[in-house]
Amino acid sequence: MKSHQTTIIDIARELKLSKSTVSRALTGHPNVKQQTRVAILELAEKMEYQRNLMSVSLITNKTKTIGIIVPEFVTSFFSQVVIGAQEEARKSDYNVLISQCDEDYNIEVGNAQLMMRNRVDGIIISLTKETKNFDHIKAFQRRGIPVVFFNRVCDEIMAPKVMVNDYDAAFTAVEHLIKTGKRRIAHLAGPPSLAISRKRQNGYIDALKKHHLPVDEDLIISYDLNLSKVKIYIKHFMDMDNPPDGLFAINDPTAMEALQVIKQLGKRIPEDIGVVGFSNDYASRFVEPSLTTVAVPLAEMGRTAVKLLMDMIDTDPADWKLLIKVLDTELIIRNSTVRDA
Amino acid sequence: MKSHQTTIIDIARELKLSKSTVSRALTGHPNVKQQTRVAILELAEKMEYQRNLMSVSLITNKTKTIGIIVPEFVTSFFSQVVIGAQEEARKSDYNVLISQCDEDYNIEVGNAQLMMRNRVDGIIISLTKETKNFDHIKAFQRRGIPVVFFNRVCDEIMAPKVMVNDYDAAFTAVEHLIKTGKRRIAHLAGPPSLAISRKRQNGYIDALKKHHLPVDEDLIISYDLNLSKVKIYIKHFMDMDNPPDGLFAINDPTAMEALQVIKQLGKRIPEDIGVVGFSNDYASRFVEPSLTTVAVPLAEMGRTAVKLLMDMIDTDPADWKLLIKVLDTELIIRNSTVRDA
DNA sequence: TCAAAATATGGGAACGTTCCCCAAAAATGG
DNA sequence: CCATTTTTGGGGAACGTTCCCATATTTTGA
Repeated sequence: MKSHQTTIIDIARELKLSKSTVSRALTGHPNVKQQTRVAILELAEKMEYQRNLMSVSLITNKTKTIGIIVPEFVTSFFSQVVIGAQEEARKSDYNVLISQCDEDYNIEVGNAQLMMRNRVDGIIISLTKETKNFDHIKAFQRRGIPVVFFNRVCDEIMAPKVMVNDYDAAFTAVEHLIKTGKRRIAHLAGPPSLAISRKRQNGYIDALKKHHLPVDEDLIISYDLNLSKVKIYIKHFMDMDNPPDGLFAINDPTAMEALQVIKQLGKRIPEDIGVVGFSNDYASRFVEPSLTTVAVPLAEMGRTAVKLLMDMIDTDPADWKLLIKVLDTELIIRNSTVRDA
Repeated sequence: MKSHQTTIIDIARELKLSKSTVSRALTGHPNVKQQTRVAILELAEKMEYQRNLMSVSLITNKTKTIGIIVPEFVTSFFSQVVIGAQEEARKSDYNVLISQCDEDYNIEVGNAQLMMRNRVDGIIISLTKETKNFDHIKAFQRRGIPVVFFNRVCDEIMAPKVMVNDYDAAFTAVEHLIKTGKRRIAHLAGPPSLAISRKRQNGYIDALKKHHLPVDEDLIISYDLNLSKVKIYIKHFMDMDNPPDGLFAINDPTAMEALQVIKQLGKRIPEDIGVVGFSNDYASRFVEPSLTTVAVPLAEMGRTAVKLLMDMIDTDPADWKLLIKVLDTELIIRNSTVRDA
């Protein structure tokens, strides 16, 4: 039982005016006498009037809301992106409907439909690692609702995308390992379904090639990002007759988990094996040894995605420019590759 | 320029039926012939009909949306709570509007008003560390919109609250330090504006008293949770003529920052000083030494808060029960207090 | 067979706004 | 002072639903 909320009709009745006049005063329309306007504004304040956005959006066909769909909130990665996205949306006076789906494809689809029913003006999205069918995204485009991808993008769909220079960053990271004297560098890769996994892996391979190091398939393992499996893979690597002396991990959580396992096995980092992660997770500077990693401008990624989206909203779909923004990363060298970095 | 979205009128026209019948079929009302219903459902599917929730909520005065207001997303604390809250909301087919305000009071107020304008059916909230005026929360209650507090609650407002046994947990944590032989235990406390800070501090004090240890005011520092200041305080502690041999920190980020500083100062942990945190942050098991901390059931806190909120929605405000749920915590002993724990 | 009951459909008000169009009032100007 | 313009305010449709009431159709049963 909600109690009654003040409407413009309540205000109109009280002041013996029509709802049209009240509406005009409240929306700042010029054609209303100063005196009337003040009276309306004051009464509205007094009655704690809050415009009902449901009816506004019903009539304007705009909700001033954008949706943000991310695959998970467990690591700090996407939360940081959300911070930037929210900040940017606020600037344009937009609100934000956020959903995370625990890397579950079906929940992602459900969330997307929910946002559609809520008539968001646009969405920014980073896909689940298991998303291979994109109908739920295409549905937005068919309705002319703008979509911007970030980080985990989709090649199949024409839409603006914000990502980082995964290939270059991986290349640089692996080259850094090589420069510290490592010759057998393993790669714990992400699922091939994700473009970022493939790009980072290519960067890894090409760095090895540039330095005339063999690319050993046995040293590349693609996994599903389920951290509990890291232990198995690391043990497998270290049990080899000729174990790797370097490790490039798809992301920081993986790398940090690997550090633990390697230490348990009694190996020294970075002497026995140097480790590099990706994303500069909040925790990466706290671990021991502190983790060398690729810093990704997360908040900026969120801001950029929202900016692109804002450009599309209110623009005719025919005029949408399908920009691909590639953000720069920075290799942060810490103790997992260089003792006393 | 959004393209047209299918409405029940489109479907009605196509099938030469009235919108009433279409509405009934779509909402599952029994009084529709099977054959008609099937035709409507099929066409709706084909035309990609998505019910416009704006108009539904306009008429039902329900939005099936709840608001979640948290103070920050930088640490993983609140993200974890949000995961649980979202999961529970989904069960009742509710969506969530999330906002984080970077510990900024003004943004918190703005977000609250935004949610009001969006006519959320209820909110769960954890306050900013600087929130001392609660008008923006009371505004919800005046309108009969249910509010549930979690973690950072407000004593001044009558509302259900979900928290953890901060006092007991702090008591246990400090007692654990004492049992490991520590006698001069410092406390890096949170701002006194937060009830959790006061409760944890009281737990700390009473644990000392129980074991007949002096409560030294110089060993208690309240700070504003701005991590960059931890270094100063820790140095101050360690520079004392009689430095502490134990540290109880208000939360894990503080404790982890402290670990870094202590190590830089060349002190051994836990031999020279044992450290305990609070919240079992995602990173706390990765740090070196791994951090002894109080595990807080974060997702459960979110779930519980939403459950309480759901009980209130659809209940007459007069019948609201002002439950205070206190969740249990668990002390997780790691290497920052016990070598080789 | 025919009334009563059950089932199926349509019509239209309502939700709280915005906005167009029109009318009344006030201001302007010759 | 009156006609014209400008300012100010009102009336009502529209947005996409739901839901009540009324009507049409079918089924039931004695």
